[in-house]
Amino acid sequence: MNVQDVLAAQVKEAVSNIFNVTLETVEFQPTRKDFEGDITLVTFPMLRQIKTSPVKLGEAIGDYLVAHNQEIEKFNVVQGFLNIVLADAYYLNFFGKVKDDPDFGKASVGEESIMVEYSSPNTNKPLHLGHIRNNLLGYSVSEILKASGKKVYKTQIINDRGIHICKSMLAWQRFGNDETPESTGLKGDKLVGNYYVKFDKAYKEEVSYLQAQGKTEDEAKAEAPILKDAQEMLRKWEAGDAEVVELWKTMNQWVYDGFEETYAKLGVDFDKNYYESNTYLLGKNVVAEGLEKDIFYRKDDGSVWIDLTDEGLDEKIVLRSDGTAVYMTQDIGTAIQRVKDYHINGMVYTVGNEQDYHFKVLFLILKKLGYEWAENLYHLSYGMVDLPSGKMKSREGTVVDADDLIEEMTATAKNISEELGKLDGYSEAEKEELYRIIGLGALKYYILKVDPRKRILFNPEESVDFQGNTGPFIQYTYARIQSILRKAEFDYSNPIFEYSLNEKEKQLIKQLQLYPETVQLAAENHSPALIANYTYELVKEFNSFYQNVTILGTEDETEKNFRVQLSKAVGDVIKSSFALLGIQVPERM
RNA sequence: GGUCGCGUAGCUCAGUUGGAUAGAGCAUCUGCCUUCUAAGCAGACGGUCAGAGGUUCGAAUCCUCUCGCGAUCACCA
Repeated sequence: MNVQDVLAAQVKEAVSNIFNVTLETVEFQPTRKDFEGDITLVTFPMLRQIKTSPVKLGEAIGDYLVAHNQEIEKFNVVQGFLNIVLADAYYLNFFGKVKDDPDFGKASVGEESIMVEYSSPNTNKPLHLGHIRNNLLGYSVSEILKASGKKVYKTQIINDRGIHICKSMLAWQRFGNDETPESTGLKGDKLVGNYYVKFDKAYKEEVSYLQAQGKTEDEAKAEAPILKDAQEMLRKWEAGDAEVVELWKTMNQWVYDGFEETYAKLGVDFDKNYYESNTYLLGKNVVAEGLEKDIFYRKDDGSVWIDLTDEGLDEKIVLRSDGTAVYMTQDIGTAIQRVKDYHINGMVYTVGNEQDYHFKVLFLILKKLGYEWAENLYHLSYGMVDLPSGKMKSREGTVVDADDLIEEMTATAKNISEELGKLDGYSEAEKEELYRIIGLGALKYYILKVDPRKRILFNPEESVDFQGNTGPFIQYTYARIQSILRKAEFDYSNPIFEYSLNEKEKQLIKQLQLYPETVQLAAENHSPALIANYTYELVKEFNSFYQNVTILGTEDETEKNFRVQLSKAVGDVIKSSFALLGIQVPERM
């Protein structure tokens, strides 16, 4: 039971004793910094039930609380706000309990398990900045959900089939000269991506040639021989043609290897991969089932639909007239498959907001089909990452490549670090590792601190900041704390219960106190931004403490011990909360 | 056109069951390194919370309308 609950009960008791009124709700909020106090009772809502002035009411409740609760030191009333000052003992008691708890902030693991899907790339395009946002969000939300007490499985579905794959394969056959990642030194995803571009170029040439021959644009686009060949290749793939399947496997493997490299650099991982080549047939039997239950209906041409007009949506196709699956069919089938595979009771889909409508429909269909877990589906929808020039378009070469960006961030971190020159005694390897941690920290924090729903405008000209509300700022504070701990060569492990807190110390403990509820809130809202902002506040508070009080230099032993303990606890929380964002913290920088 | 999302300082963003004088960072300007890491601290400057109504003791937050930006409305994925 936290203070707020205790106080709420006592406030009700007070009002009942003094005014003979039973309160329904008691509303608290943290006291604003401009006023003295730790927690504030808002008395306005009570005035409906109690006929008196807000000030008199506040005074009366305040007097009662001070008389009946030892942890309350004093109070003051401003307008309808009763500001309560808690005794140091209360804070010391809390701090003593959590300072060495390695799981502080995290809930114990419960029954609920959930699958988080993210990344889900195409195999013909290298990962870009948009994927980075997706990956960081998906990974971080997974970690946050784990910390909130859920069992989490991370997954990606790899789009490894369809005409687009055949385009890259065909171009490689035609123009590839048996190039491989080994022979060229290119990452596999980049190599295959290049052939996708080559296909597009050849295709466009053929189209303009045909148009010059007098064909209309539509005719030319449909009749270009290279496209026909790609379609033929898809037919062969679907028929299981040995040669085509072999090439498909080889080239896909190149891409997977390339992706793995990028994932490893980014620090994200998956518990399970699903491949569309395995799942694209799923869902058809469910459509049959839905037809029987009259959830779906068949049109004259044989196609199957669901009518969602009652829900304010449209009609949506779930099976083509030729009996083949559409995207929706596959997603229905895959969802059901995942529940079978992992016995999960919910799912999170990390997919851009251009698919808001699709997921609305998907979830609705699954609910109508009667799956109880359909209530626990969440579309983690996020805004696009735009460049100053507008949308990223791979065909126009205006994409920010994921590998390049990571490289650039690392290089910037290196420049700054070398300029500051604080790394004497570090080996080259240690330095490189540190630059990577800082560069990635800057990038990840920059992206995760923003509310997922909002669009991000990314300007490659103005590189990501390393000062102010940034990843490196927070990492720096952590490194500072570690420096203090290295120098604190004495035993500071004993809890302290007799101590007079100064304002900075008290603020810090208050901020630490907020960590567990922040984790829960971030989990409920699927929002890493809440964790990022919390950590920033904590770090700002610590830096102010650090610059305004002496830690190791004080005469008073208790004071010195307490301040070291406090610094350590803050460092632990920084490390813990940054882990939820997928960001590492350095011992020095 | 229908639906959904967004609009807060010059720029990037916080502001979560409606609470006190709307907060940070960047940029600009002042101070602070012979004491624990100055990627820091202390301060100044900067606001019609897109606009108009409404609900409320109280609105950036809830409701309605208007404007602006974006997404979406395929037998594509």
